Formats: sequence, structure tokens, C-alpha cells
Amino acid sequence: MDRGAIPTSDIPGAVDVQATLESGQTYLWWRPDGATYETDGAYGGSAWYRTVVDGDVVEVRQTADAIEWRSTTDAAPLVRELLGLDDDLHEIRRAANGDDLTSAAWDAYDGLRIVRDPFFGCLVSFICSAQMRVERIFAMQEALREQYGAPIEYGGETVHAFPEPGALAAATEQELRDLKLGYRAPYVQRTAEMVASGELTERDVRGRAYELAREQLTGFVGVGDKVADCVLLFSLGYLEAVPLDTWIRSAIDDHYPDCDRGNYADTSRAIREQLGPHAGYTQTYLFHYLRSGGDA
DNA sequence: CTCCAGGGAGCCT
DNA sequence: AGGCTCCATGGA
Repeated sequence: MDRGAIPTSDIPGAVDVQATLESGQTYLWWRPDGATYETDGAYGGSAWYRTVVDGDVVEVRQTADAIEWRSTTDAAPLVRELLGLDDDLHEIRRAANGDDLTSAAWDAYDGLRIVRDPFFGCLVSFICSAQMRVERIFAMQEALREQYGAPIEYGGETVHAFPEPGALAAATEQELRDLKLGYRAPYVQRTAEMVASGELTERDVRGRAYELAREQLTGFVGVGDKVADCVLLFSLGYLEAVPLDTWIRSAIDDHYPDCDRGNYADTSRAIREQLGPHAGYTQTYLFHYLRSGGDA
């Protein structure tokens, strides 16, 4: 077992691991202590969080002056990547819209960083997110791991990775419905099939210009513009992507009505113009802030 | 009971 | 392109 610590002094801007991992932007981390996300905010923010990347278990927790990690590999660079620790939050916020709402959201969760989830897990988890509450999206991903994820022996326990595309492609629609995926079950199966067969993969998306990348992603079954933006933002590092979900649409209605252009593509351009470069960063702060009861 | 949750597919015009 | 309608599930 490898372990280490990344001093917060080596990170540009604030870091808040809890806000980063419990803000509904990633469903691929969990608490090995068994605590359910969002049910007990009283633990002080120092709990361990766990995920699996390319067969390696990675755990992180926040201390007073560092991000501690332990892993089956030398995970320091990986942790920096996964948690967006190289993003310069000073610069990103400085360039953002400084209106009252966005300032309140940034102040409330200073240190929240945009994650870089592995592509396939991000894709599947946001296909599952359609018309579904955050807590239940976590539960669905856990069920997929337990049922289809490769087991890894780790410190005397068995940890399950997120399923490989082939494993979900081989599942039946009914099996996935039995995991309470509902009408998303065939979407997940068919998208997994596309990735596993090579019909459409991360390589067809990564590196393309933002709007073209979004268009490519909508080729997956169960992926429209909104889910595509989530994958671009939370996996591929397109920090300008602004997923237009129910919460940000509500914020547009209440605070930026001129940005509502009646269709996704034009509203997207308008809100990106409104929120500035790295608009996805501000969108994620707004999502977490509004959903947590801010802006009453 | 109804309403809603990080929407999208299929079908219609 | 833009507007329906339907789609599972569970908590408020």
C-alpha cells in the first residue's frame, strides 16, 4: 500500500474535498466508512473517500494542511488529476461573473473543484441521472459496481471497480432493471455496447472543439445535450461546458432571463457568455448552492 | 393522493 | 428544428 500527502500549499487556491465529492458532480467516489453522502454533515470533512481507477484503489481525505491519499499505486499525480487540484481557483474565480448570486455560491463552497472522472463511469452515471435524485444516482452506481465490477483485494476487504464496458454490454435489460435503473436500463446497456465494440468511444470526443464534442456525445443512447455537457465538464475537462439542468434553468429564469433563448444550443451560448470563461465551474457552484437551499 | 427528481427517445408536424 | 408523450422509481 502506497500513501502520501499533498500539502495544500502546493495547490493553487482553496480545496474542499467534501464539497468536491458530495456536490453531485461525481458518483464514482464513496465513503468506505459506510456513511451515506449528504446525511451527516457533522463529521468535520475529514472522512476517507474511495474510488477505483484502472484497477487501482485510490482513497483521499482532507486534513488541516494537506490532502492525504493511500492507494494500491503511487497515486499522487492521479489524485491531482481526479480532484482538479491543478486548477488555479484564484484565476478561475477572478475571471468569473462577480454578481451577487455567483459570488454567494463561490463563497459558500470555496474550494469545490471540478472532478475529472474516468470517461465510461462518468458517461454511465449521468445516463442514470435522468429524472433521478442525487442520492439515488449514488445508489445505482453502487449497485452496478457490486453486480458487475471487477473485485480487487484491498487491505483485507474486497473492493469493486466500476464495471468495464464489456460487462455492462453483456448484461440484459431486465438485469439492469432489477438494479432499479428503470427506463435507463436499455440506455446503459446499449451505450456500453457502443463503447465495448468501438462504435463510439472516448477517442471520438476527447480533444474536439467543445460544441462538436457535445454533438459527438449525443450519439450515445440516453445522452442528450445536458448529459453530454456533464461528461464534458466532469470527465474531459471542458470547463466551459454548462449542463442546463432543472436547477440552472431555474437560476436562468430568476436571475438571467435574457439567457433563455428557447433552445439548448443558444441558451448554452448565452449562459456561457454570462458566466464567463470556465462557466462550468460557476455552474457547478450554483448547482450545489441552490440545491443545498441557498438563494431562498 | 399528486408532484417531482442533474432528461432523453420516439414520433409528429 | 421544435413540440408533445411516455418512460421507472421512490420520497415528500
